[in-house]
Amino acid sequence: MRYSRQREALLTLLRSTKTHPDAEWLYIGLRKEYPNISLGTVYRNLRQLTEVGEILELSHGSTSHFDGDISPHYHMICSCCRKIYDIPVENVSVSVRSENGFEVEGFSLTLNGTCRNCKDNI
Amino acid sequence: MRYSRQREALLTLLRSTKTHPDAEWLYIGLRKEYPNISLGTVYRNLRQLTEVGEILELSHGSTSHFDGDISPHYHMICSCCRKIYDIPVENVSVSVRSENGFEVEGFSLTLNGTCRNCKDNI
DNA sequence: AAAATAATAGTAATGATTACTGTTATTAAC
DNA sequence: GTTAATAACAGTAATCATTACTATTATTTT
Repeated sequence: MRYSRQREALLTLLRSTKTHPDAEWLYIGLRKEYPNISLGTVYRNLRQLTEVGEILELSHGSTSHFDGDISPHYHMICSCCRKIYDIPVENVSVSVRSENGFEVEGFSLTLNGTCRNCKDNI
Repeated sequence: MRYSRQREALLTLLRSTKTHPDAEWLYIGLRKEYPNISLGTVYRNLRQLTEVGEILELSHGSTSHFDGDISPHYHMICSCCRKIYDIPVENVSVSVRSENGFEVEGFSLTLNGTCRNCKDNI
């Protein structure tokens, strides 16, 4: 994988936010610095960075969201506003008894519920 | 929600399998009994049944898969063949310390790894 | 500096899903 | 049991997210 300014800017932007954005959000953000950047470039780089494990793809619902933080943590999705929040590993304990024949390489835990913000605004 | 033969057949078909099928698979299966059934009908009913909580929608990757079993259990996705397997709750223990302000309504745990079948065939 | 080729911008194509429309089936009221 | 009201249907067109294609540009190697 050869260096490119666009990929570097994408990675910087993704790592600068905790909002777990989708491709469109990143595209709009990148256009401030690169007005001619192509949406295809955003998708291609997101795919490549996901493949090499530099970022994480979260698929809940119809559009993929991405996480620049690849340290172990979990997610909580608000069923009201659909925002994705991080949950630190310390707040969760998961133990899985060996499944017959499955070689477990990892797991993801996603809580669903209602966030503080949505509860307050109802 | 008014009764319909097509929805009934969809529900029966979905509940008869452990394969967590997608809309296309269900569509092809239903055409044996209803050769003229529309793919739109399959999607509409899947959405409705998901909304009322009679089935579960699993979104990993680009296409939605559905689960007719709504009893508590978890899933394991093989990173090789992409098949989705069930994991009984007895094999997993999850505890979540209260997140500040989040009202946790439920959670989903998905293991990823390699299934017995894929390991054997390599 | 020149050659080789990844990565790009721009656009067309794809695949999953939803929306639309005129017709049919189910339910409720008589 | 007929009729009226309308949810659900089949068939098709449209939408949305994502990927593929192509000629050009940027990065790396020599």
